Amino acid sequence: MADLKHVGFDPAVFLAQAGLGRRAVQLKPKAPFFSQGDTADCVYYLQSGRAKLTVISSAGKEATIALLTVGDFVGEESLAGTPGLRMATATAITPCSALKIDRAEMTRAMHKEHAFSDLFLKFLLERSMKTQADLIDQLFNSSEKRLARILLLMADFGQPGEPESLIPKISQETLAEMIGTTRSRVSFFMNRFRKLGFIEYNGDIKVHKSLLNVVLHD
Amino acid sequence: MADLKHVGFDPAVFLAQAGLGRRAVQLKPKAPFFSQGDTADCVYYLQSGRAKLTVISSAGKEATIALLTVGDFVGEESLAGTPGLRMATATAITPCSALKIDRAEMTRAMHKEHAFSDLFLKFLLERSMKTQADLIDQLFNSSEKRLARILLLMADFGQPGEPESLIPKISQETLAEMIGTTRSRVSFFMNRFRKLGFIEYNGDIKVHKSLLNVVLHD
DNA sequence: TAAACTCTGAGCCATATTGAACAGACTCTT
DNA sequence: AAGAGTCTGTTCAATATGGCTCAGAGTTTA
Repeated sequence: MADLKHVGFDPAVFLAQAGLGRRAVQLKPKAPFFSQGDTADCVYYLQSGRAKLTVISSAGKEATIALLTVGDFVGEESLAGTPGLRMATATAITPCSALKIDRAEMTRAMHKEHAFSDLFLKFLLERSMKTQADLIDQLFNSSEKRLARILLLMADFGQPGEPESLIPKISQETLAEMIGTTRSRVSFFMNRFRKLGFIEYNGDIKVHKSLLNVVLHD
Repeated sequence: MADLKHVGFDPAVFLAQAGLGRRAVQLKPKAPFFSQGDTADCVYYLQSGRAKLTVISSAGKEATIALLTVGDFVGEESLAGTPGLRMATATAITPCSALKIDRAEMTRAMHKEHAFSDLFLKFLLERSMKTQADLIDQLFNSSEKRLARILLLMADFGQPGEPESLIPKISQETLAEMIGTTRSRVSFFMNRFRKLGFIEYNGDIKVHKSLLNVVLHD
C-alpha cells in the first residue's frame, strides 16, 4: 500500500478534480462505511484514518479479514459484474475521511485516466496477494505462528534498521478475530512471547525482531 | 469465472488479433506454467484444460490454493509494481492450452481496449473475492465443514435443479491440501459423509444437495 | 507375472484448540 | 467514589486435530 504514494500520481487530487457526484465523507471511530448485506454500489478511497474489514458468520462469530489504512480503496466488491451485496462490514477504527465514488464513476475514471486505472489495478493485486498470503498462513501454520506473523506484519519491519517496533493499541479480541482463534489463546501466547522476551507491552505493543524466531523455527 | 464468457467480448479473439509476441503454449498434465521462486514477467490466459495453484511451505508441506479453469488468467502477480517472484506454482492437471502474455503487452492491451481491461478487472475481483471467501472459511469453520464446502463448490450447484452432481476425480491428498488438513482426516470425513448418504463415490465423487446440511447446521 | 507405486480405510496417541468461567486491573460515566 | 463496562491473565475439561503406522485394493511398469 505504502508505495502507491510514490508513483508521482495522486489519486486524491485526480479524483477531486475530475467528474461529479464525488464526495468526501467523515467517519467517527466505530462508524461503518457499509455493512455486510448492504447493496454494493460504491467504492471508498481512504484519505486519512484507519479502518477494518470484518465478517460475521452465521454462528455469530466475528472475523477481521483486513486492516485498512491511508491510500487503500474500500469496498471493491461493488465493481464486480453483478451489482451484488457487501460480503463484509467496513468500520472506522480511528476518525476517517474518505472519498465516496459511485460504481459508474469509478469505471469512467479508470477509462479516462490510465494512471488511475494502473494504480487501482496495482492496489487490487496487492490486496489480492495479501489475502492469499493470509490464506496460506492459515493453511500452514499453527495459531501461535499466526499470531507471531500478524504482530510482525503490523510492526512493519523492513525500512528501519530498528531492532524493535511499536504497534498501535489493539485488543486481544481483535487479534483473535484476525488469526481465527480464541482470545484466551491469544492471551496465552502473548504472555509466552513476553516471557521469552520477544515482545513487551502495557497498552501499546513493542515487537522485537527476535519474534521472527517463532515464525521461522520448525 | 463462468460468466466471463457471456459479456459479448472474447478475450481470446482480442488477444489473438492484437499485438505481437503473444503466443500459445501447450502443457501436458503435471507440467508447470511456472514455479514458486521464478521471476514473474508474464500472465497466462487459460483457453482449455484445468490447472492448479499450489504453494510449498518452508516445512515442505504443500497447499493447493486455487483450481484454474477455462477463462482464468494465471499468474497475475506479475502485473504488480515490482517485477517480483512467483509466490506459487501453477501446474496443469489436464492437458492445457494457454496464451502467454508479457507483462508490458498486458498493460498495453488493457489501455487500448476498455472491454479487455474491464474483463480483466472483473476477473481479478472475482478471484480476490474467492480467495477472501476461502480465508473466511478457514477462520470460521472446522475441517469437516471446510471439506463439505469444497465438495459443494466443486460440484458447482446453482444452475441445474439437479439433486446431485459429479466431481471430476480428485485425490484425498489434494483435497487435504486445499482444506489445510491431513489426508487421514479427509478419509475419515469422506466416509462419514458417505455413511450419512451425503455423497457417493468409487472414483468420481457424487455430491448430494443434502451435504449442505453439514455446512448450514450449527 | 511380479514388483513398484498410488490411493484409500482405519486406528492410536500426544498435542492443540475450543469454550466457558472467574477475578483483577483499568477506564469511563454519573 | 460507586458502578458499569472493557480488557486481560488464568484455569479446566471436553474435543478436534496432527502425525504416524499398517494393511488392502487397484494401477502401472518392467
